[in-house]
Amino acid sequence: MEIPKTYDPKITEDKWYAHWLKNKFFKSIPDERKPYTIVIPPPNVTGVLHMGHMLNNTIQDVLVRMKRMQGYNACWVPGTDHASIATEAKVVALLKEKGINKTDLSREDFLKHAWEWKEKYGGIILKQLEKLGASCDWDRTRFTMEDDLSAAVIDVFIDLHNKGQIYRGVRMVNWDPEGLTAVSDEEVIHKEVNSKLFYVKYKIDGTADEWITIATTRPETILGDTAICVHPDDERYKHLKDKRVIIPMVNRSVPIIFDTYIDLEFGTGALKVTPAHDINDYNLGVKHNLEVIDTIAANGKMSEAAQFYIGEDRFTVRKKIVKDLEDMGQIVKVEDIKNKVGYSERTNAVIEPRLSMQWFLKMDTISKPALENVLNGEIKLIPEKFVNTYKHWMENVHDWCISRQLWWGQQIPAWYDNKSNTVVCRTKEEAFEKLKLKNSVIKIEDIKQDEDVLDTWFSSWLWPISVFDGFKNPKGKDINYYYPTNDLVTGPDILFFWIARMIIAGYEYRGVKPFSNVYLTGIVRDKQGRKMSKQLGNSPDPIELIEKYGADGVRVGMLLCAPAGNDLLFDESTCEQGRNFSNKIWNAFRLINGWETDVNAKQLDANKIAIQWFDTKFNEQLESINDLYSKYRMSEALMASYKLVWDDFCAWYLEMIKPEFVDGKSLPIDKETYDATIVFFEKILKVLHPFMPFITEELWHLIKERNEKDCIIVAEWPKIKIENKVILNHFEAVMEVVSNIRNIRKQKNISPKEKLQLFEKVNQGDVIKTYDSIIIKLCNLSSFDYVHQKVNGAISFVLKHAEFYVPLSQNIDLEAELERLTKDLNYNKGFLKSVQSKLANEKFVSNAKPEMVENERKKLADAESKIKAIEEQLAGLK
RNA sequence: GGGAGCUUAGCUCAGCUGGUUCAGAGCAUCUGCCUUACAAGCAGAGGGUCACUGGUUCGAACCCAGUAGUUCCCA
Repeated sequence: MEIPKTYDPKITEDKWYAHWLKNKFFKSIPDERKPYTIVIPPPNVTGVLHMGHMLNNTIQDVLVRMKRMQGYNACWVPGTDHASIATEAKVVALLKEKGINKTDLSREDFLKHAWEWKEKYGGIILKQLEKLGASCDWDRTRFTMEDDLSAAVIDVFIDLHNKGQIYRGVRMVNWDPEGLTAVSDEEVIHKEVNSKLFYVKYKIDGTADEWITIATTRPETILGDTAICVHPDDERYKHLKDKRVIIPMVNRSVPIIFDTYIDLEFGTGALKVTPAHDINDYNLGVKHNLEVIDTIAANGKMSEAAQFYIGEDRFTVRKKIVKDLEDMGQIVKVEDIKNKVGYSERTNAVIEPRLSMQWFLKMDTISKPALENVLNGEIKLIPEKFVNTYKHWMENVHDWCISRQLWWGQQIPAWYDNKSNTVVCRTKEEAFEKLKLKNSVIKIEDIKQDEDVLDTWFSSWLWPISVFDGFKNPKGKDINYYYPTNDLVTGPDILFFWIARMIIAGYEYRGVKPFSNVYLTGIVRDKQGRKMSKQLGNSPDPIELIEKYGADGVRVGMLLCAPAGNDLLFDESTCEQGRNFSNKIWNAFRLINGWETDVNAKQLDANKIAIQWFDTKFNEQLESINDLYSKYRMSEALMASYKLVWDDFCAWYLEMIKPEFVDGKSLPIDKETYDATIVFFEKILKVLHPFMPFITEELWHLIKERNEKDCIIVAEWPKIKIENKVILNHFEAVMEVVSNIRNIRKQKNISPKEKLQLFEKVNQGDVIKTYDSIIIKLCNLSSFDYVHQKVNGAISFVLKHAEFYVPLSQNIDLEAELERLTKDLNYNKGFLKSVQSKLANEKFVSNAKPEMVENERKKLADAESKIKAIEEQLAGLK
């Protein structure tokens, strides 16, 4: 069979994915093995795969595959999130294209459209994950708005309400005028923008021409002012005690209040107070019992209460009112400043602080265990630096606004009668029974359910419990077996949104953590360091990348540039490197596959040694790879595997055992060496499998006849053998000889085909001839002999233990040799000097650890003998 | 405004308990090779004041203080 020179992912990926599915290798059911569990951070149901998903799902798959091979019952639960505000926004936009306004639809009709949309686009992202090779147990796929999960959300709401943890009240919330809903503090993104600071003068009430000047960035809110506030210690305004001022345009008289909240330095030291449209002003209003005039409606346009500009947008009004005030002569000056403005995470609209009736979850007590157990290490955040951020947030946590003025989501199970009685329960019938106790004449038709839905995170915070039916069936087999889960892999941007809240819910509802380790990936940025986003159009399409480089190539590329916890600057070239690596492995297979074996051939000494060496090397590297995995240093584990394969296996081992080529044909290889090589190849495929599932599965089946079930995905992870590592040290010396001779070839322009002679003069230690055959082969030598005297007319080099001579057919360049040896001599003399001065330092000798001093003495001796050898050679040349 | 982190080769990053001439890896670059598995390859080479300034120490990329730049979080 002709095997192509390059690896083609297209013919393997779909084939093996289907094969794995068919054989149910991803499927997990509780058994006697230890579980290893990951729940996927559920992507937005209508979303498409982006680079961030690529990164964290690759990491999850690597972990799951490795644990599966290590004998754990590995279970990776996939699913999607209903993402209320984002999805609703998309549905609204889609309807608008069709000429339908949301406001013209009933709740039921709208939800019908939304479900249609979900059915149509809901599966895309999960299908894309399959392309990546994700080994999720697809039979367990969940959706945060499916019946069981919604029921859990409602139960939790009712339970927390009964416990007194949920309350309803009028509070200042972050209002998204685009999405027409409240959003939580976490959903507001503060950005620094260039603004103008307007200095506006207000007339003191009862005076002819006495004024006070305030500074504001939001003049459109002037119409809602109900006070002016100054600092009690401010000399400039002491005389204004008990005075009132006139609000421009509306001509309302409002008090001047005094409060230490005021920053004397900012603006004029006088603040206009608009309790309806600023959180700080609101707090001042509460404290000083001020009137609240809500001048901006839910859609960001001026309300009736504003009296002017009614129905016009707040930003249009900002310009207009400035002009009008200018005409009235009340603008004193305008300054450019930078300030922070809050934007909605979902719609990017400027957030309007707004008073409204919302539901809140008290966070102070419920969050305690979640803080404690991260601080004491029961739950590990990786990298650790996030513990600080987490701690800070948890210690300053605010009550969580959980109601959203949307339809797509779980409707709040609160019921009202016509006399403002409220009950919280599952059904209207229950509500009727309960309300009857408060209002005996009530009719069931008079009962109305709260219009709002719950924040999406109020369902996803239950995810690790609800995907195992932990609410429906708290003593169930699944929840008992899989919970707490092991690792959670996600981005730090949702540390508070999601991770913290899952931990809270875990302790509240299971009394146990939801997961043991949280691996926080970096954020994927482009080469210029910008976050990849749709708006910027700087994100490559992951599916296109997979087509170009293969899923294995992209997985490797992704991880190569992903140091734990740091943002990663993604560059397509690392995917190319990944693809090249696939090809390297492919060709290693082609080489081995092309060998003929000879059962009668005697095993060469060189091969025997090579096998011993690689066996030891493999174990050493495996140990290190296992260790890196345990520390979640994924990119380093990958790099160690990469070097093990490329350098140790391909560049050294295969070169050492490669049969000689005679008359255009490779000689047969002895059976023993061949078999050992196959075993090694299987081992390295196993180590690579978590990173590169497709090519390793393909080669696993090409290297040996296997039955359908014998797949690498379920093969056993290699075990560590204890080996004598002395051979590794010996090999260091062998490699040094080899690289010196290659260097000579390069410098002297000698073809690798030309055979050379090599002589060794041993200076110290025993003569070890074990490796001679290897050196002969790797250096293409005609002979390798030991001598007692230096060889004249030869190029030489000096290693720690010996001197080497390579006679050349061409004349040696005396000048060049002198220069080279002198350079080497100087280097060693410098080294010697530094060691000598260290040893001459009495404080070093008396304070440093004895091993340290001993080591220095040894270095001294080595350097001295080496210098002696070089000097002799130099003398010989002259 | 408050807090946390980062700064090591052209790029992306390792460097653990201060100790080997400790300054490293991968990529990129340069040079030479279509050598018989792989040019998506092989062989070789160059490249850094470890941000800066002080301090502690026999010894500092590493510990401490300050400065600058930068990123993130919170308000």
